[in-house]
Amino acid sequence: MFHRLEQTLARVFSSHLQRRYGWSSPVVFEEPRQPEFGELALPAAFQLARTLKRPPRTIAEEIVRETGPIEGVAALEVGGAGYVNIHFDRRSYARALLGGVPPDEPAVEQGKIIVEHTNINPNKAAHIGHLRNAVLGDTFVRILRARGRRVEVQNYIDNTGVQVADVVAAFERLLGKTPEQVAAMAADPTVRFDYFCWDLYARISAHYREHPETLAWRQHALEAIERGEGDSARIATIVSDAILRAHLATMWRLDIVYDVLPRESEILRLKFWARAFELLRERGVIHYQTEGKNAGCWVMPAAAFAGEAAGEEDSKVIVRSNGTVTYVGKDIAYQLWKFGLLGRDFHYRPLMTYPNGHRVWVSSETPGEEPAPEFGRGTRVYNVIDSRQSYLQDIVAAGLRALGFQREAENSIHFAYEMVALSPRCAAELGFELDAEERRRAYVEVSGRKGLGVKADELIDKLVEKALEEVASRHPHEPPEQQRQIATQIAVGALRYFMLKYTRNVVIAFDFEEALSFEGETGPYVQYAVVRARSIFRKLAERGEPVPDYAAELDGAALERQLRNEEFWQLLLAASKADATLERAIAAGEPAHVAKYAFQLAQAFNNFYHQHPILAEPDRERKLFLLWLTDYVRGQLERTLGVLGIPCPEYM
RNA sequence: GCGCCCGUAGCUCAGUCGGAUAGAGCGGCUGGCUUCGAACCAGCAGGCCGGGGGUUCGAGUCCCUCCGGGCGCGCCA
Repeated sequence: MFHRLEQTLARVFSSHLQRRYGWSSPVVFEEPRQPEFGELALPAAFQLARTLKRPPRTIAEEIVRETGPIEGVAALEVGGAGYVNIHFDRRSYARALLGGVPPDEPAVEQGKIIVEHTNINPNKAAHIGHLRNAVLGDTFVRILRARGRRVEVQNYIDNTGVQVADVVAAFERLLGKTPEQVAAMAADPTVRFDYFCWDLYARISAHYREHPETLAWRQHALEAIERGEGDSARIATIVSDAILRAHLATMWRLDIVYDVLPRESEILRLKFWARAFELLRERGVIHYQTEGKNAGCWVMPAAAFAGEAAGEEDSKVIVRSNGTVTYVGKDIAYQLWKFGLLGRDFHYRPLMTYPNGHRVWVSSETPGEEPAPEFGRGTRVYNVIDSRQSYLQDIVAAGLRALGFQREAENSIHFAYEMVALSPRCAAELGFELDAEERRRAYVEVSGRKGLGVKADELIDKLVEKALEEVASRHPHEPPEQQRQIATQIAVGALRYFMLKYTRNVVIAFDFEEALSFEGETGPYVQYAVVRARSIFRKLAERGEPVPDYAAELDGAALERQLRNEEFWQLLLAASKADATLERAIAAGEPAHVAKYAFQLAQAFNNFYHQHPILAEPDRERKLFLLWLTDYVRGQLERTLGVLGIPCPEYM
């Protein structure tokens, strides 16, 4: 509602200012610091003062005088040194909310948005760094969808890379396992195969460090996987398939699902790279280097992605002198496919159906029996990737630009975020020896090769156990399986909120104490506000009082009377800003805004809840109004939690 | 050396496009459960917004510079 009125006002003032002063830039409002200054403020007089060479205050007075009455606005007044403060008509605003706001105008853009996230190497269990990626990506998807955008979720699976090869080599060379034995282990429900591989990966990494000559194992495994034949290739398939399923299961615990899983094995077999290479070569984006340090390689000149100052030696190698393609090269091919520009496509087959009925498809070398939905061909692509890869992402976009796909290059968005590291205390708790220098640092980096990290499932398990203690102590008589279900919802709320409360550009120094907190600025705090709101209506029902027909019983005059109370008005207003917040989050690419909003709204509600015993309210009109206000805030909080992927427990 | 990010209360972080008196959580201290559940609420203390210069009617926010910290800069992925 807030968002809609703001847009209307922007149009009104835009046309007025344009007519009167020749104003051409978009009209923007700000939200006044003081509630008594109104709901929106227009600072345009300050800018106009410059060109008109008149004091801003007199211009603001003129705007107030000359702007005719606006529907939904009670008053305009001049504030401060030249603001135009806009006071909403509380009565009509509340009436609109009460009557149910008509559905929003259709999405502002009609193409498909692709969001690629998670992208975990399928060779070991997921850790908290992967969790940040998946939660950020999934939440952004939810935000986009909540605002009417069409979105496809992709999760790229590098099932033929070095990390998988290392685990394959470990199975074969360190453990002497056959494909059958590995398959049996992967199928054995008594072993956590992803945890086993976590340790195994750390083991072979250590082995490589101590016996560098054994690095040849990696090369052999890689080559076998690429040929797709022999025991090594079979083990690679067994491992990557099993680990992929483990990852999907882990993410499902957080209500994170995918539409399609494009795999590196198909990118390889369907020769995506060969096609991209043709394009890059024909259009002169890359050229063959005959001398210098890159002799024998196909390179992209640095001028394409770095500044003018970049020289020949800064060129990026795309094809190595041995004829193999680098990671960036493959990524350019993949990015072209996402926009439907490659001229090649995958085949697909359904991989599995989630308990909620959603199906995830996986790329396939040959046509499947079932016709697949159309994947790819996006108009905008968000790649949720750690900010350490900024440089490479820039090169990918530069590749598209150099190929002449200017628009697609601009719509290739690196949705970058900083890493999740471990606080030194946390690393110590995990049993890792830190040297003096590491202990001094603010954080230590997670390392799969060292086996240093917090596994996603372990963290979720811890959260569930801690929440369960709380639930069991508060509700000892509820059935245990229900207690566990509630505890799980609280755990998910705590974890997702924790990953979202930080903006993307700060490093999270992970600490169990903070992550396991359920008090203060946390997911459970917001969940608790919803539970409290709901309990009012449960109590109402227990007393045999029906939920009132608010729209019939609260007329405009009643709303106006009640909303003279500034506190009520501010709460209603805050709750009506959900959509405006989502739009702001989309524009800024920042899911944290939505998390913050949910917390602040919950905070406002908790305060209100504490001050006003609603069921005991003697005045009938006021009681009706308070019930409606509570119901509206509850609905907005639930919606917002839904967008954050946070469930609302029945009780807690 | 070059590029990107960070520096705001004791700690962890918000701060929209440059706007009115810089916010929250945690921690500390004080107070509040006979009420719709205290996973809550209220109050107090705590700030040269890293330093310096500039632009502007106005700077935590933009520009320059310096300091401190992090991450990149491979024919690894």
